[in-house]
Amino acid sequence: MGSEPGYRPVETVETALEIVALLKRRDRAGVTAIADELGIAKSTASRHARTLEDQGVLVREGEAYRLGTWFLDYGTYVRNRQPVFEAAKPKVDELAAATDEKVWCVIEEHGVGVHIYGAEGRHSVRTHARVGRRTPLHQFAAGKAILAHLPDERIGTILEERGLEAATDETITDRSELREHLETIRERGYAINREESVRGVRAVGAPIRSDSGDAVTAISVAGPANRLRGEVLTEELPALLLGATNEIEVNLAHS
Amino acid sequence: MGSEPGYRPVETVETALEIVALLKRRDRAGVTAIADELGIAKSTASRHARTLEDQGVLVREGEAYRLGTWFLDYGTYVRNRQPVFEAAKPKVDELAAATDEKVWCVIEEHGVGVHIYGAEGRHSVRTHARVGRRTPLHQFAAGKAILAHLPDERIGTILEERGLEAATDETITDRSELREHLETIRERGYAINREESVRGVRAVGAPIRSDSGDAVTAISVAGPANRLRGEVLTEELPALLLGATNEIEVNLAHS
DNA sequence: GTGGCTCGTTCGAATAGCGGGAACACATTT
DNA sequence: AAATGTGTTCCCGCTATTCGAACGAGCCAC
Repeated sequence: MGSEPGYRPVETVETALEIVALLKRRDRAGVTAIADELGIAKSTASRHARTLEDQGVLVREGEAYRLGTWFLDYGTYVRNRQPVFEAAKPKVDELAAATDEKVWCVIEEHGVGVHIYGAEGRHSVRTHARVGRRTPLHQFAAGKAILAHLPDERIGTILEERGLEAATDETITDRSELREHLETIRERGYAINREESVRGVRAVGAPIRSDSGDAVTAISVAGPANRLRGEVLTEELPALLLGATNEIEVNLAHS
Repeated sequence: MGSEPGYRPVETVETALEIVALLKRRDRAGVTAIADELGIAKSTASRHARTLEDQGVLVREGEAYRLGTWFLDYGTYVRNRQPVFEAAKPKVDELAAATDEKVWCVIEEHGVGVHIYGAEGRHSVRTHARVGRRTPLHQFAAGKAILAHLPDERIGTILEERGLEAATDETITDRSELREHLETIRERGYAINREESVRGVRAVGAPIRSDSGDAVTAISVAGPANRLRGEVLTEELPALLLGATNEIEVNLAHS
């Protein structure tokens, strides 16, 4: 079930990206460390690192290289170019202020959920989530909300390629159970995450749909299980969320 | 005054980065457009683009490629790894709330200033600044604050390599004038930007120094010229800023 | 002071693989 | 049905990448 290229990838670019990925794992590394860990010659590692430095991608500190703010520049560019971001940001901020919980805006890319913006409420829980973070769609509220509103064939492809890895013992890992669950989400219009991604954390997520009815974006409110229960979880928050996503959809259609 | 490699850069990586840079300029482009604009063969452009897509860097939408949230992931990683970010963020937020103006945290990299975090006040001016944005150090308050507190030889190198490009007609473009100006900043401990980067916008910036006395970070408060004048500009804001940077420096030393 | 260790850089040579162009498949248009 | 547009595939030639070894610069210990 691995990946089958089929075409001829540019291997030199792949090694460059391996260096970048390595520097994300190790934070900083010298030429020797890079060469050792990737199994390439020191001279090759040196040439790559210096090239990436000259291009502004890497920064050298003495004898070590680390990732530079080049990524920050491109990262914010990418976020600002998301058409939904500008429309969703103020509403996400509003929701965070109104609920005092953590609110996230999530988009789908390459079959996984990407957190593109988060707003803090006064009592926000601290999860592992972070702007840019990737999470399997089936593991959290916003992801399930997106998944439920994708074209049916797309859902199949994603489940096929990504599988149903568990994050906690509440994560839905059975395919037919997930299918039923998604059907419920479609009927209700929102998704609930009951400690399926992080133990002790629940969330409500609602999709932002385009004219075609598909969703590539969702918004979620996350908080501790003891606050998000009863009618708050099943009535109040869904109502708030659906109001917000509805407004965002309208704003998006008129821009 | 051009760049003299001196070593042998990896040209394949350079073309890959050219594609990425192109997609930042044009937002989205197909294989043919990429090949035409960069003067490479379509097959080469296709292979590069698909490689970058497989690595998660690019996303394809139909027949067009665009930059993916890969950059967002790496970008926030880079920011969170800045030791100063965690310490400065709460203070920047505080300052924005206290002054109701836009507050920026800026670091130096490759001889230019990089905005790594910004907090909005209720009356924030909207400038071209943006997280990740690069600005020549001599053009703005935070940049000048950093520049003034770098090792003397470093200052010379930066001015040599980067020059003194003007942003407005108030920008300091004379080298000896700038040197004197930096001396004043060192004496005062803070820098003032009087419409030197954006017409109608003034700012105050103060450095965050490490134990060695050098600064690689600064914080600034920016606002419209009609609000930032008189004692507000020369007394109140500098005092607030210096208080904040002082606290940040202490927190940094004890971590 | 001097040998040894580690770091990164440089050099030359060999071959892997990058780049280019033409032919291809496919869709949309005229 | 022909024409133009898209991206992809194939193969060949030659460049540019890769490697390994030799080199030079720091640094520490003895």
